[in-house]
Amino acid sequence: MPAESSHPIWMRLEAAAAGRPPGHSRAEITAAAITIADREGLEAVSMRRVAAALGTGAASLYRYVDNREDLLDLMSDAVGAEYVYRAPTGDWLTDLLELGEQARAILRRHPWLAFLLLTRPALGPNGLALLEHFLETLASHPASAAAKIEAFAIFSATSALFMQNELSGGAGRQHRNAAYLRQALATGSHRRLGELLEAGAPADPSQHVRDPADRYRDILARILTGLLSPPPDLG
Amino acid sequence: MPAESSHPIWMRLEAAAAGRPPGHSRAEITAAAITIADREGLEAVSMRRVAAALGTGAASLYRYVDNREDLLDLMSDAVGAEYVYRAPTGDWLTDLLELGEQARAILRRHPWLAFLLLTRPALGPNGLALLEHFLETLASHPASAAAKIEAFAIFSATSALFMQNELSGGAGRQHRNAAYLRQALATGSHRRLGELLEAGAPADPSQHVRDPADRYRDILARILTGLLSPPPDLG
DNA sequence: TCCACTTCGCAAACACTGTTCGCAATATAG
DNA sequence: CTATATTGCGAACAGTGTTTGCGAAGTGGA
Repeated sequence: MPAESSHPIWMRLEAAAAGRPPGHSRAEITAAAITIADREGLEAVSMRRVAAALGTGAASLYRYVDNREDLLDLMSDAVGAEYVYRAPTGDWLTDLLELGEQARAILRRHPWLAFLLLTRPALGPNGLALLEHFLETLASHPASAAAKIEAFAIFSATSALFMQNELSGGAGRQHRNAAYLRQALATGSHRRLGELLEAGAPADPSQHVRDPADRYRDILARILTGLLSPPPDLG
Repeated sequence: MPAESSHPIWMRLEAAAAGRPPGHSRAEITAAAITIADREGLEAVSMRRVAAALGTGAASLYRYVDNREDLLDLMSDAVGAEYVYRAPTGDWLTDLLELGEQARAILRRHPWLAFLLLTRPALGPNGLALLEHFLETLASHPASAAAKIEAFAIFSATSALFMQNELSGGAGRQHRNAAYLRQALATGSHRRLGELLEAGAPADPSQHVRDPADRYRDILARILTGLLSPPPDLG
């Protein structure tokens, strides 16, 4: 019996009380998977490959994990242990931006993480600790509970999104998109886009290309202040 | 020769000038793939499956598309044709929120779209048209070109993210995460989280559960105003 | 000490997947 | 009518996640 489904992996006991003791552990398997993913990307993390890295057979992994998706959840949460939580300074925005800086660093160390955060947000022990710290930072902020939790979700997603574009997906993809953009502009349609790129392309001193780290910080600041402020008035 | 790589699929000619004329078209293949994805999800879109829907063999598809990823890009851009662009009213936020409403509708019609938008943002003809309209709406807005394009990217991503959580990924996933959250709170740690959920859970009349459509609209409005306003002052 | 009992390890098999190859069929241009 | 160019596609290749079945390896109780 492969443990009750519909429960996240963190709610299923790791080791059994009786019987032959396991030769590995979830932590060990997760670490092996992370090593592979760091070096060769997420798609290299196959059950056979991870098992081989541990010197065992693929089928053995299913004693520790229900399926590959469980393993991905474990990886996603595991790197959350790399956060270092400092006591809040009193200025929540500054503190959250510092947290964002750490997120950026972690996402850079593990280029596969952005994909997992965007496609299967999982809440494991480390994710919970991060959320708790996020809320601690906002403890005296007047926003509603729902708003704070939404802010957390968007904080994660924004970081992931930004780093995904800056990293692997970016290099090839971005300049292929740019190639098509140029061709499309050459046809004369897309007036506004043409205007904008013409105005931006020349060496406008006030419009110099910014450091990605600065752009990330600026966008994160804008989004967080937008989310955690009095509601905008709409019709 | 499979056409020059490093170019997006929209820059590669579809039909050849000479030789036996093709029996299908990219549009036809894309439509078949979308039908399958709408009914059975993205993972059901295999080359064999799409080919079978067209009454042909899997290998034939490679005459129209370099690989499966190309097909996904085509799908992603194709549904962009469902947007209906109205002339700007003069209030850019209202107009962009209306665009967001359309995005929401499209994402609901095609539950697989969120995943593609988040993981492989592609800029095809329809994506370009959307971007052009987005910029047209912001034509008289004083923000920089870079800021407007960033706003567009985040507009797409936010819509996708929100709808992904509301749709497929949500049902099972959300209540599994919730199950773990409850268990974790029962241990006594996670002080802030506990406080927040206690305060929010009782039938607080001012804090009633909002319609997802309203939440989406509110979040989108906050993010867009945050991104397209004078910069917040930081240290 | 022995033995049921429980769990682990894992080779082999299954049902898939994306993609390539090679060749026959089919159209067009000259 | 003849090159020539392109399409259609069965078959094969190298992988994938996962299940099954059974032997090996420990543990708790008698």
